[in-house]
Amino acid sequence: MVFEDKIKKMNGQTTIYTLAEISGYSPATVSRALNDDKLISKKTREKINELARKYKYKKSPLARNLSVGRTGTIAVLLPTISNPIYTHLSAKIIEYAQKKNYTVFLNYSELDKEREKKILRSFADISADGFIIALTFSENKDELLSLAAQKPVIIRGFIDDDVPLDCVYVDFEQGAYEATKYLLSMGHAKIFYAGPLSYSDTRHERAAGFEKAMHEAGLACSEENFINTGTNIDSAYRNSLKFLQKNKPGALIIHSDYIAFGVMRAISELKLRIPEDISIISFDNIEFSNYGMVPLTTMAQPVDEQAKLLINTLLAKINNPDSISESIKLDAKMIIRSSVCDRKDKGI
Amino acid sequence: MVFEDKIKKMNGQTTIYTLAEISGYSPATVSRALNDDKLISKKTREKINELARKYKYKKSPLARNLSVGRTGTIAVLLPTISNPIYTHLSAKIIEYAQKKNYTVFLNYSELDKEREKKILRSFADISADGFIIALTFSENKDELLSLAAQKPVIIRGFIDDDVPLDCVYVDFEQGAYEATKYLLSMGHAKIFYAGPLSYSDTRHERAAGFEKAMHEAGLACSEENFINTGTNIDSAYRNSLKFLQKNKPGALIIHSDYIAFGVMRAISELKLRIPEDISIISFDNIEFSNYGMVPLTTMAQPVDEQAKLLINTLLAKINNPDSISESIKLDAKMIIRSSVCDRKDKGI
DNA sequence: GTGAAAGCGCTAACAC
DNA sequence: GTGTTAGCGCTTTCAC
Repeated sequence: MVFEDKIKKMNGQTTIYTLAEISGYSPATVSRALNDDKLISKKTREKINELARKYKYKKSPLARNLSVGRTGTIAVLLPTISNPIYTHLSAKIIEYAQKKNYTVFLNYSELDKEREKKILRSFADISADGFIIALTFSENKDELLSLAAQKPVIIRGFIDDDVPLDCVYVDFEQGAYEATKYLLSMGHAKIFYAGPLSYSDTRHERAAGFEKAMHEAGLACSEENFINTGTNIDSAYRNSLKFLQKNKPGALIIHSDYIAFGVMRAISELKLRIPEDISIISFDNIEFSNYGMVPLTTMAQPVDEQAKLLINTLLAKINNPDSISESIKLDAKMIIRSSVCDRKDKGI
Repeated sequence: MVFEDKIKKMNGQTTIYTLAEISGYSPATVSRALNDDKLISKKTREKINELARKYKYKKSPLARNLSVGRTGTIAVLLPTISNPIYTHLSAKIIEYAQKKNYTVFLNYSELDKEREKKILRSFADISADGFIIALTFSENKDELLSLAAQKPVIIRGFIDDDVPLDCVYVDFEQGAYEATKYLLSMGHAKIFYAGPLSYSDTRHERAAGFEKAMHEAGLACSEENFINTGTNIDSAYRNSLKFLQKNKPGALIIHSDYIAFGVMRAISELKLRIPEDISIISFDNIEFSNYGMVPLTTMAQPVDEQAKLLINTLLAKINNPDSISESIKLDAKMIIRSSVCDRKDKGI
């Protein structure tokens, strides 16, 4: 259908065809003027922009998207919005995406396997240019790979050596190893690990690092050294309360600051003091970690850097889908505050 | 360009035209089969789906969006991702949207006036079907109205009586009034309000409710009764520390649980006890509010209900843009925990 | 500096 | 139950 026919059809909505008709220019020229194309004369541009205002022209992103074959959006899947570390990461991802003129869809599996699967599948039907995925359940690897076969995907976290995708991850195993060594160096020996244990296999790096350090120190580290906190503050509070009524650890290494808040409450309820009676070290360095019962000593994860790398790597992938995949490893960094005490000269 | 011509042009990408050609059916039939249209015979549907798999057909959401004139997305603008009350609200909005098969863009102004303005403007160019906006700066009302002139918008919060938009809001003035009355009923009189004061005029409802209750009780309530905490935990800590070194309030009504965490730290640093030396009551009932130094007595805002109403009202508006606007008011509800003490029989 | 025309890939009204 | 055809509203070669 040619230009003239298009005009007749215009009903209500002001489009570039309407503007073309009333200005006397062609739709192509109108399009160029509206997009500040260099080639268009200043006079023409101004005239057309003037008319656009007058006739309340609204550009159609839908039409543009189809025409140019991209949308300027990226979709993100993270584990849970309850843990502030992920909201912080979300915020930074939004921020860096914005700098590159991308907008972002945010999604959270809320640690539900089926929900994660469903979101991954729905991503295939979404008009995003690329994806950032933090997979919680390795059982959903197939959905992830099938998405990655269609669209650029960057993984946040570490999955498998045999998953050939770009990823950006923090070495939490090493972090836990260092944290445990630190507790050992402060004279602790009766150390326990507290975290969500049973629901997924993509998340036990911290526990592994803890075990490694304990073994190296020649200390026993059996099942009893692990407290299953569940995945939220409240379950962490309840489960650790139950545990601490029967056991008396000298120190705890805790999966995250978020979970640590639940554990600290259990500790205080038992009239134990932190760090005098129990020392704790956790992970993340969330904003709250300095504002709970006791300022937390914690293994900070570099949020800003992760967001930046995720966005940059993804955009590179979008612009060059055939680039070879790479893994970028980041380190956790210890922030010492007041939740660990020195036991060296007091016995254990 | 007719069907046959389209086929010749297909390069690489499998489209419904490719599928039409190799199946012998028309593109329309292919489209129907792929969308599980009732009219298509089972045999045809299966054959086409089989071919789609075989030729790795990927649907183009972009083309579909343009054709049907909608995208199934809604965009959301909230004040800040740092305060968990907004991440909680975000999560619930995502959840309800998902139930209705919508996906959501999340954005946060981070309490920056220019950033809020920019986001509002960018929303006009985004292919979302509707918007949920919590405006922080009334100075950006024009941008908001201009967006609302183009697309369905629901406001979260209360702006003006003369802004003719649908809105869902919590009556924080009434909430603050009740909270103050509660403190008064517990025998407190030396009550101060702590919150972010100076940066915006859309957020002083709580302060107003506090003032009203104080006046009604015949108590003085001047500028000195207000502590400007700034907008984050850290500034709240620093500012309230400075304030509390010179003043000795008996009770504090605090803008949010989030801010309260900063204030509590200042209080503990001054070796004051909560609630024995200072009682506090705040707003929101975030997940953390039960897990800080002291379990917070707080005015809960109904997050789930807000999200549900926002989504439902927005979808109604999308389906019927000419519906008349309405305001839905919700109430804050007091959750009594341990941060307020009874002073009645001890003097002030 | 501007115009003509093709094309992005899908949907939907109408016809048979 | 299936095909024809005309859009959706923009961008972008290729001419002139």
